[in-house]
Amino acid sequence: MSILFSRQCEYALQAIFYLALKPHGELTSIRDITDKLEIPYHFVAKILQDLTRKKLLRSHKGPSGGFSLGKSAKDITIFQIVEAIDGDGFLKNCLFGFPKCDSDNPCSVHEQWEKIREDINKMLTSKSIYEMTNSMKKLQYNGIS
Amino acid sequence: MSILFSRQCEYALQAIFYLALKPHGELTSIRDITDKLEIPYHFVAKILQDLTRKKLLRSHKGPSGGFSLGKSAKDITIFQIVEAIDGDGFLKNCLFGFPKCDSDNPCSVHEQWEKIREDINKMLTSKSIYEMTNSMKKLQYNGIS
DNA sequence: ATATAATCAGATAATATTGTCTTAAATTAC
DNA sequence: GTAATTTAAGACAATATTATCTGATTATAT
Ligand code: SF4
Ligand code: SF4
Repeated sequence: MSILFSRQCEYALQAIFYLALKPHGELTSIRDITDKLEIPYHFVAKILQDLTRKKLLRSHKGPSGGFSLGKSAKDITIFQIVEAIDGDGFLKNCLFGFPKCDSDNPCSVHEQWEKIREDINKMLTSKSIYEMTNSMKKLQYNGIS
Repeated sequence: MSILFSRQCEYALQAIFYLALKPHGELTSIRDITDKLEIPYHFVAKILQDLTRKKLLRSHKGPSGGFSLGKSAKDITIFQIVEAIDGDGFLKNCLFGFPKCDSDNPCSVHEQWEKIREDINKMLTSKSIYEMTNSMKKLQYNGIS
């Protein structure tokens, strides 16, 4: 089971990381992405379409077509991707799923959890895709060479 | 969508909190629990059976039967419930779902995430059900009075 | 023209969630 | 002590959600 992010969102991030590893402006096909990352083609195709509509990616049809980042990797945060796919509910909702708790009169963990999700938020908004891929560059995370 | 914990796990925690609010030893029926918390009867029934098998709850059939905590609320941590239902994968797996990343040569967020899940772990293991319900006692989290 | 690759609609599969109904155990009323 | 009643246990079906696949169509480069 996935933690924090949905499967879709995980694939989105993996794909974006992979895209950002490529030379700037170079187009990368879905097939390339999904083969290397070993993730399902059509599922990813939909996700990338979605991200394209939301201007986070650009797409190009035809031979030697594919996807590239919609803007500089330095200007895309992890959070932007997550928000586009999963929304930001994971930073707002009750940890225990109580739908009606408005968190005045907070429970014993609310404050701690608040702090933690603040940290999560900080982590996701402070790291750009550029920084991420920099640290991944020469490594194999899933056969990425 | 649920965050961090599965729906099952959320219900388990809600039910346990509710049980712990009752006087020690008193039996509470599934119907009582699910009516008050407004959560599905049969789904919860299964979860409680599961927790009973794992000795976190005790059950009693027949009229005035029901469930009670398997041990003192002070001796049950949130983590024990979560572990029983969801396991501990959420503290171990890669945030991005990379199945083959062994995290030597960690990526740019790995350390931060490590720290955060350490905090999560601390939060879940340090809070007993007793402390939780103490802070909830006079509040309505979902119609609980 | 032809091949490539994204787009899109839709079916299918897998999983998670919820519901129906029967059975078994325990209590209470008689 | 037997019957009626209450409640958990359990098998199984139905639904919802998420994930994946099939097969077309459309755009574009050569
Ligand atoms: S106070 Fe506790 S129960 Fe209420 S929203 Fe915060 S974590 Fe959830
Ligand atoms: S180093 Fe990064 S990619 Fe690897 S397990 Fe840690 S978070 Fe995941």
